[in-house]
This record gives sequence, C-alpha cells and structure tokens, in this order.
Amino acid sequence: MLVPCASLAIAHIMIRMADLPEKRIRNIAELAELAGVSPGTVSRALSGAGLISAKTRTRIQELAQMHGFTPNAMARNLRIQRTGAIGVVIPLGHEVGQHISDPFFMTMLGYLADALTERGYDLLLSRVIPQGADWLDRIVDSGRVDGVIVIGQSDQAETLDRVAARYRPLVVWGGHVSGQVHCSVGSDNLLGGDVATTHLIERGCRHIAFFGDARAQEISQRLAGCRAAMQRAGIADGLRIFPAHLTADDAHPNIAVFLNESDARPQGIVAVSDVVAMSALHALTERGIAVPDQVRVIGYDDLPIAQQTVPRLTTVRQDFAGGAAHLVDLLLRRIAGEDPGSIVMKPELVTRLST
Amino acid sequence: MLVPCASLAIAHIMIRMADLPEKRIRNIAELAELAGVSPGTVSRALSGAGLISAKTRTRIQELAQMHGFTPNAMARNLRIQRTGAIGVVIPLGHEVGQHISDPFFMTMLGYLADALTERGYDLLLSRVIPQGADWLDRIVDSGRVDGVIVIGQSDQAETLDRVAARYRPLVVWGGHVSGQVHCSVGSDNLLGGDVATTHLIERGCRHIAFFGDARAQEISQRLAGCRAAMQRAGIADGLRIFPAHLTADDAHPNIAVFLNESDARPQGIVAVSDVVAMSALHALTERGIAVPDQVRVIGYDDLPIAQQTVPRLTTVRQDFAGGAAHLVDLLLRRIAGEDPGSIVMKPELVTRLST
DNA sequence: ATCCTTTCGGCAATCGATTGCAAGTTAATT
DNA sequence: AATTAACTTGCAATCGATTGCCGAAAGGAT
Repeated sequence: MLVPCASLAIAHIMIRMADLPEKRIRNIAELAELAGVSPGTVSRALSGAGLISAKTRTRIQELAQMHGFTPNAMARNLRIQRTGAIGVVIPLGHEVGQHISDPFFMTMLGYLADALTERGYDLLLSRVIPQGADWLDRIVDSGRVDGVIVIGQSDQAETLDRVAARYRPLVVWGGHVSGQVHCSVGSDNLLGGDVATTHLIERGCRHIAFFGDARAQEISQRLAGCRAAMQRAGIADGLRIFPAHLTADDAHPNIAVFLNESDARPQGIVAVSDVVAMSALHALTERGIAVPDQVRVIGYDDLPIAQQTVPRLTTVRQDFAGGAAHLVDLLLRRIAGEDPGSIVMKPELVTRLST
Repeated sequence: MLVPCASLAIAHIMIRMADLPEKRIRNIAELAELAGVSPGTVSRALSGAGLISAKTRTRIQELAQMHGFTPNAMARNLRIQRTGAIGVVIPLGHEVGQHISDPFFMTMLGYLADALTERGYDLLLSRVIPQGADWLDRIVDSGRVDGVIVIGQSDQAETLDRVAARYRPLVVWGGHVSGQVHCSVGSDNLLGGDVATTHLIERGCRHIAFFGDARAQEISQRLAGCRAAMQRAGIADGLRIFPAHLTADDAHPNIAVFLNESDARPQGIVAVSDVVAMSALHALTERGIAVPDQVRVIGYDDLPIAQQTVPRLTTVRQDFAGGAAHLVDLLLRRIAGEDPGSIVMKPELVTRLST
C-alpha cells in the first residue's frame, strides 16, 4: 500500500479523470445504487460502527474512496444534532482598537486549534466587537456550534454570566471572581499583579507605574494585586496608573507622552502584557533611559516575543498551553453533561534581564 | 426603545424565566402552531424576503424574538446547499515546528476574519500538517465550507494545483509561477528578494547571507531575486545561504551557530521574515556585533513587531490588509461562478534603522 | 432434515427549514 | 354586481444522512 507520494498523486489524478466522464457520486443513495445495496447499508459501511459484514463494508469503502466520495456533513449534522464545531470568540470590548493580530490572542488561538483538532472538532472563529446585549446570544443560538470558548472577559462579565445561566457549553478564558456564573479558566491575576510588583519592590523600586486599562476585569484584578503589594511594603502612594492601550501601535506614542509628563519618573513599570512592556522598552531605549539600570520593566504573559526583546523581558508567565487544554477539556465535559467548575492557575515569575 | 444596558439584561432574564416553564420553541413548526400559521409562513416571515403581509411578518418576528427563537442553521444549510462558512487552512508543510502563533499567520488571519465577517461568512480554521496527498481533498470535500483559503504554499504546490483543477472556490496566499493552476494572491517574491538585496548592496555590503528555507515556494522565489541582484552587481559568489527555520524559538540558537561557524562574517543579512530577522538581531546584539554598523539586517513582511525591535527593522513590506481583501474578493467571485486570475502585488521597501 | 439462534441488510421515518405551485382572500376596476 | 388582478398563505416535496425495527438468510445444533 505504501508508495511514494508523487506516484500516489498521479494515481489520484488518473482515477479522477477516468471517473469524471462516467458519473460523479453526489450522495449516499447514488453510491448505494452503484454498489447494489440500500442507502442505509452504505451509511453503516462508511460510518464505521453498526452491524454489517466485513466484506460489504470494505467493498463499499473502496468504492467510496475510488469515487472520492465523502458523505455530506450538513445532512449528517442535521440528523445527529451536532455540528462538530466549537466557536472561539474574541470579544474586543474595552478597546476598539485592539487587533486580532495581538500575539496574545494568537498564541492562545494556536493552542486551541491544536487541542480542538486533536479531539476531532473544527474551530469556528468569531471576532466580535460587543455591542448591544445580544452579541453572544447570537453566536450560541446560531446552531452552528456545539459549544463556545470566549477568549478574555473584556468588560463583558454581565453578558457572559447571563448567557452562561442558560447555555451550558460555554467556557471563558479569564479571571475568576467569587459569585461568577460562567465557567472560566485563567491564572490568578491578583497574585500575578502582586508577584510582579513585589519583584520590582525587591529590586529597590519605590515609585512604580502600572501600565494597563483597568476597565477589563482581568486587568483590574492585576492592578488590585499591584496595590496590595505596595500597601504591604508601605509605599502605597508610590503607585501611578497609566491606562495604556494594548495595541502595540497605540501604546508606544502614548507611553512616550506619559514619560514626558510624568514629573517623577517611575523606577519600575508593571506592564499589563508583554506587548505593552515591549512598547515601554522601546520608548525608554529611544530616549536613552537605561533598562534595567534607570527603570526596570516587567511584562505579563511570557509570549515568545518576551525572549526577543533587548534586554530580554522579565515577565509573569501564564501557561497558555495548559490553559488551552483546560478550556477544551472543561468545554467537552460540559457538552457531555458534566458541570465542572472554574480553574485558576498559578502565574509564575520569569526573571530575565529587564529588571 | 433605548434603555440602559442593565435593565435590558434584566428584562431578558425575566422573559426567559417566564417562558421556560411554559414551553420552549425548538423549531419553525412549533412557532407556526403557536402563531396559528403554517411553517412555510413562519419561514418566509423570518427569512426577510418572500411575499408576505407586513403585519403577519412583524407579528411572527416579535413572537420569535420573545421566545428567543432562531431557525436551525444546519437544516437551513442543508436545504439551501450552502454553509456560510469559509475554510481557512494553514498548512505547516516544510517546517513541522512552525507554530500557528507565528505573527505572520496571525496578522493574515486577523485581516481575513474581518473581511469574511464583513461579507457575512464564518471562518472555519484548520491547521494541518500536510501528510499524504489528500489533506486538502478532505477539507474541500467535507461539505462544511463554501470555499477555501490556503495561507501559504509551503511545499505543497502539486497538491494545490491538483485540487484547484477540480474545485473552483479555492484561493491561495503565496507566490505565482507561470503555469500554475491554482489561483493565488501574493506579492512578487522575486522582486522582493531583489529589492532587499539591492538595498544592502547599495549600503555597501558585498558578503550577504540569506536566512531562509528555500523548500517553500515563496522563499525560493525570494532567494532567486536575491541571486539576481547579486549577479547584477557582479558579486554572485558573495552569497551564502543559511536555511533558518521560521520558528522564533528555533531560529535563535541556529543563527548563533551559524555566526560562529561562518568563517567570513556577512556584512548583510537578508532574512526571510521579520521573525527571523528579529532572531538575527538578537543573536548579533548578544555577541556585541553592532547593527547596522558591523552587520546590516533586512527583514520581510513588515509585521507590527518590525517597529518594536532595537534598532527598528528595515524590511520589505507586504500589504496584508490589501492581500486579505483580495483573497476574499477573488474567492467570493469564484463561488459566484466567475474565473478571476491570480494577483501579484508589488512589495515595498521600508527603510528603518537596521540597515 | 428441522428448528433455533445470530447476523445482515432493507424499509421508512426523521432531523428542520425552504420554496414552487396552487388555492384562497381581498382589493380594484368597469 | 361581476370580473379581473394582486396578494397571502397553505401544502407538500426536497435537501442527504442516520437508525429503529423487522424480515431474510446463514450458520449451528440436535
């Protein structure tokens, strides 16, 4: 059966050419007629399971292969009442400008694609700017997906909770707050913010700037962690907040403005993502401010780019691979009828050269 | 009609709670019974078009809204013979290690998601490692999509041509070669390689290293352009080729090895992507080699990260937004039965500080 | 050779929405 | 008032695969 790829391809072409003039098999009934059996039998033969003799099965399977026939997925879906697809939604709520090409989304998306494909599901990607109250309702009620994964809570916690109350197969990447209705997977943002800030404090920083837009739930949690750490160190009033946008393009000029205005330059910067941290690094380098000697910078996420910056970025690592696996796992269990709870993972400090 | 979000949400919940005990509408027939009309009428009312009196239409639409009913998409798809989804395929052929989180794919994917959503299509994402000859056949024959966009030709030109010969709604992002069967959109890679190399030559480089794996079609074209430029300058033997992997993680150590081994250090590096260029920058910076003073580096793509490197990366810009728009446009025209040809866009030199 | 137990395979209903055709209703015209 | 025209709506077939149920055939045991 094993032949070199090239000749296999050629064989394919020849078979198709020979078949096309003859007849193109469009559905199970036609193949059944060709094989001299009933449509039901063909269905059983192709779907693997079912009571059917081994020889008819292989005969029909070979016939199907020869004619390049695949049963129509839509008809199948309609009958068995599942689509085999999972919706992955990226809500761009609190920042209209945030682009899907943000490496954070993409890293997550890549892992999700892998995990879902592995389990035999397709991935239906939706990028939505949540407006009105029913953006999520439209997706879950569309009947196109068996379940939905939402990447990031943005500022849509209410909507998520409302939909989760009636639609079980919904899992969200993001932070967890007590009383939350929807099932979430994410790292402990409070702890993460604390760890980052504590690290800077240990390095001697007393004036610290937090770069991030606290309207998003995850980020406000990190900010709370940051505050807690400073309070504990007795330097609560050394904190300044700069609502940096997450878009790389926007962040840079804004940060430059901030550094100019800021009367007391911070000794440390807690950035809400590696992308923002990278922009900060860039702005600092450009005006000749040495990192980490004059200002220390810590990022969040530990995306691949964090290792490519100059200097390499100290950051708070989120386990995206593990998170994606959990998201898929919880979702499939919910589809199966179980009711698993949320998962909160521990973030991890990765010390490199920017602090 | 305009009420604050919060109260709208509450109203929603109340309506649902009131309805659930009563009855949940599962299909058009049930809604028809409730409204005292036939299923056909309901279908006409909800699908917008069709001859139906305005008052029955609004009555039924309001009823549907009240019960949160949306017609089943699978049944609809089966009947009208279209899925409303476009498959976007990322073949990871020539490099098994290449990850979907590569910013190049993601930038493209973002633009495609926007363009498709705008036209009312869903995006079904497939990340495949092409093995066997029928990885693409399986996708186009699955009956789950109305058309397919393949991002990157990788080393799969044969397969693409074979499938394109029988499956019309297929468009590929990548280079164009004469005699190619499949419809492609991409920039002129030969010209791009030439432009990049010529730029380095003008800056005084005579020994140039090409960082890229020429097994992929697009890349071999860029290499050819690079060769042409050097030939024209009469320094054809100043070219060295290093088959860098595109993965950021892999590239860095490999590049380090190359710089060690390489007896005559190149004066210029033509990188096959911004990601590879970034790795090169990093490797050079780490061993104290000044860019651009000792070695000049030029990238390819002009991804957002190209502006965030230190020094800012000179690169050959590909117009991804325009490319994505073209991909979608050509695909929809092919679905509609037209037969538009391939598109080759002009790459553009973006001079920054790394050369 | 007969009867009983398995295994195979056919029949037909079903999933839920769409749509051509025809019947029914209302409005308009002479 | 009668006839025609213009709308609405209902009926039923259709998209293509799946699956419960039942008859038929095959194999085994006595």
